[in-house]
Amino acid sequence: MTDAIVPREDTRGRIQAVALELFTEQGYDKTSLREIAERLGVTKAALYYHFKSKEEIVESLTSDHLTRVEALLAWAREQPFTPEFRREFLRRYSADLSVSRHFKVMKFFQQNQPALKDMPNAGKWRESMRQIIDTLTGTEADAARRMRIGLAFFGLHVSYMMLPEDSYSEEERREAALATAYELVAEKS
Amino acid sequence: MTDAIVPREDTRGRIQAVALELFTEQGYDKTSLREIAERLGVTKAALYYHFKSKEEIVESLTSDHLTRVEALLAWAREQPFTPEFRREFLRRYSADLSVSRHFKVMKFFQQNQPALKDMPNAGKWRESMRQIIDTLTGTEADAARRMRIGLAFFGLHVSYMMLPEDSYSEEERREAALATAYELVAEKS
DNA sequence: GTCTATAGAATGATAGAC
DNA sequence: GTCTATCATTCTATAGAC
Repeated sequence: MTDAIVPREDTRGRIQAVALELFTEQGYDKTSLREIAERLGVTKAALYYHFKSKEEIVESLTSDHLTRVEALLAWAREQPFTPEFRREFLRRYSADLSVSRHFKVMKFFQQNQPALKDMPNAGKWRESMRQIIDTLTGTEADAARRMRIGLAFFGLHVSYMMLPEDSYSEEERREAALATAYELVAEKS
Repeated sequence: MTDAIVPREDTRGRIQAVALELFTEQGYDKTSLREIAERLGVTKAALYYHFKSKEEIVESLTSDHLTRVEALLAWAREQPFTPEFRREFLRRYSADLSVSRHFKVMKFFQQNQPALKDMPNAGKWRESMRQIIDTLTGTEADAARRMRIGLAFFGLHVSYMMLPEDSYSEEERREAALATAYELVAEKS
């Protein structure tokens, strides 16, 4: 077996990292490929060797997290619909968010919806969101309960809006969001 | 006194309406002035008679709501910090959202944060958000309580995410969001 | 794998006639 | 108040050399 061909210094990965950084900082539309290339010390054309378009960078950034969410949903389908299940679901989802760049990817998705609207993964993302809320809501779904469930889940992504980054650590935010989510998905009082 | 000069057919207002429509549908960056002008049956240059830039259209769209929010905050400063006050605050804010295009403006703001980041009103908006959460949170603010308060308030803007537009009426969404917000700002159980 | 050079298409904005 | 015409800039993407 011949040696696998390995890029000398994972350029593809560095492009993804820089792109995600700039996309979340400035927004997708306001970030040009020229800017990404410059920060990496290469030219635009080099980016096109690794990704066939700007959109493909986004797709590559999101597919990882999407796969995990789909696996989580598959697991959920085989569980009984109990309060404990709902807490466990949230716990697992929250843990996934903490993996590598998933949280940042979600923040990016969150804040750039119009720009990403027509990309393939955006559709899958919206669909999985809907499924997650359905999964946590169960069948008897009055509007108020659905709101609570949705907010519980949503809070896991947007805790940085309520708990400013300069006053709370990432871990504190994660814990507070999860605790609040637990309360919200509990049985009605 | 001479008669006031009144535009024959409130063109300025029509521009605002069409712009808000397209901005929320497609996003700020993806909506060109050419597109707005075409839908109105005029040319780009005509828009520049009424607004000196694309950004100024956004500013004009948001200043109305901002003024109301600032008035609400001024009122809040003179109230005692009671559970009833917090409910009344949310009730008033929710009512403001139902006025004319305020809800749509907030949805627009919500979904186009990177694009609007550097506009003057965006700063004021962020600041008023912070003040609202502080107002509802009070002084003893542990992270979990701040999360609950933030989510309560946030839910008023994003109920459409949890309650799909094709299954719930606007009024149902408003009521469910407000009911959930009441629960969340109540004293700890 | 990375470069130079450039095509091709929008866009925001302005000048000046009517 | 609205139009025609145009400027200047920026961007995504590609062709082809090394």
